[in-house]
Amino acid sequence: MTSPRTAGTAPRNALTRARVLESAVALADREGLGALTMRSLARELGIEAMSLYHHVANKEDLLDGVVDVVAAEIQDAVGGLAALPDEAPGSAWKPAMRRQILTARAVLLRHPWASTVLETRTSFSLHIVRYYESLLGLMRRGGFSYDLIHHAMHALGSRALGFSQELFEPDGAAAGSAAGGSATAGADDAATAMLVQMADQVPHMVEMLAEVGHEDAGSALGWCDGQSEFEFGLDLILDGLDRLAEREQH
Amino acid sequence: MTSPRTAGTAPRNALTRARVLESAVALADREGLGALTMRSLARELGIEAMSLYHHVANKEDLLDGVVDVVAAEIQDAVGGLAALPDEAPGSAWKPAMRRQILTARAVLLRHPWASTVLETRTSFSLHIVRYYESLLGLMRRGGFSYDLIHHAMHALGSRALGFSQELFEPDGAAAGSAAGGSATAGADDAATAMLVQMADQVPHMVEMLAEVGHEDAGSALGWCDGQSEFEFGLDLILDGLDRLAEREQH
DNA sequence: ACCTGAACACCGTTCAAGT
DNA sequence: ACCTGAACACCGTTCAAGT
Repeated sequence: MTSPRTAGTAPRNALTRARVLESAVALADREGLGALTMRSLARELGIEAMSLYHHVANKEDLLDGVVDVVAAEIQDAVGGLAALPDEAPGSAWKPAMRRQILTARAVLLRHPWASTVLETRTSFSLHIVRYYESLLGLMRRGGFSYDLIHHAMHALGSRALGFSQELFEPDGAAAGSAAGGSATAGADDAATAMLVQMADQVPHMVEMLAEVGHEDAGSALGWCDGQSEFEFGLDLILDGLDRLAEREQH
Repeated sequence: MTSPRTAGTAPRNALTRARVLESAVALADREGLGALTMRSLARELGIEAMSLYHHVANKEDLLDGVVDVVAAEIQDAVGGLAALPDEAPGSAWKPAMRRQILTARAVLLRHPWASTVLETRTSFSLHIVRYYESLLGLMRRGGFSYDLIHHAMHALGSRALGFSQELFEPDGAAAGSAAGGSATAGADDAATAMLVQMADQVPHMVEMLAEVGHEDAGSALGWCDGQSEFEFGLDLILDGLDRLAEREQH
């Protein structure tokens, strides 16, 4: 009846904050954010729930830490980017920034729950700050005033980190309708069907859905924001900023 | 010992779904989203928690309903807008859309918790759909292709409804530092102080904060997004769309 | 049909106690 | 110093019972 743990050796893996956070990220990756509870994390670590409180102050602190782990991953990925072909010219900030942001996005795509947690943090991760610092540096070298940089960061919002929450993504996200014909009424989406029923009330909506088909609805981060739509919005903003930066320099 | 309710008359105010939702909105307005639990909502209504389940299917359904109430308020406010001076000309879509979006924003400012709930909905409110329909109509009459409209809605994301989540808003949001001098070290913000301490690691960040002062950090919806910054980002996108629409028409 | 009380299966967290 | 068990104050929700 002795616990199997007594059969082992001395504490092989001393529990550390780093190990706790690592485990929490793995758990969220595997089973989603809802499964990340103090009790289930403890179970994951073969430990009692209350023992976690020796390594994190509370649940909020755990979430802060877990965001920091992802942020470190982003910083690593961005730091590992090779220098772009020509470093010098004035407008080089744009492709460089674009690439950094899409790199951050790629990391977030590996941790789909992270953007949600990121949004709820009131304090902030040092790794995130350093990531922002690198964006600021790019714009500054591109000739931006600090005033414009400030506006730019606000305009980008969460896009600076590689995601944008989008509302109104119909329920099922149309997981597997890529096969057959296109304009056939073949069970497109429950939500779409409902809209079609009230076509007289929302004619433009229905026409748009019929025309664009929503074939790129590869809901990836949070709610939707497919890669190509993310890039469209990002480029729209970057182009706008470019124009403003040029205007600043007379 | 008889309950005071027996002293009253017949059920004066029969409980309806509408009354439940109304009460839920009022509760969230007054005490925040965290205070909106089935139990506390029931207490608010002078009822037992379990009675709520006769009017909403569960908590998710309650939140759906509560979002719908706010969405109806948005639609009302937008519907009440007077027609703009000249309705006809081609580029009139832009000021009209700008005004609708800022009107939606004004409603959300009255229900600061609503944007958070909005983000988590997987189904969608019919009132929201109709609001979107009106945006689509404006763009369509402005000459947009459906393809561009589709891109536009994605690019706007939550901005179409009047909010944008912004990350990295330092903790206290500097509630009352408007009084004294500006560049003095007078307890600006704990977060800012921390950044200054690591100024060698994040020089651009520190320089920017020193220069822009962050005096407009009137954290209003979710995390920050002051009015003027919201408008900056919105106009950046609307201008970009305008350019693309003109290009579409050769 | 509508409302209720007790109970269940979860949370995060406190506390006194073990080693 | 680190980990534990029992307990507390919450959740949302089920169920059998009341009127």
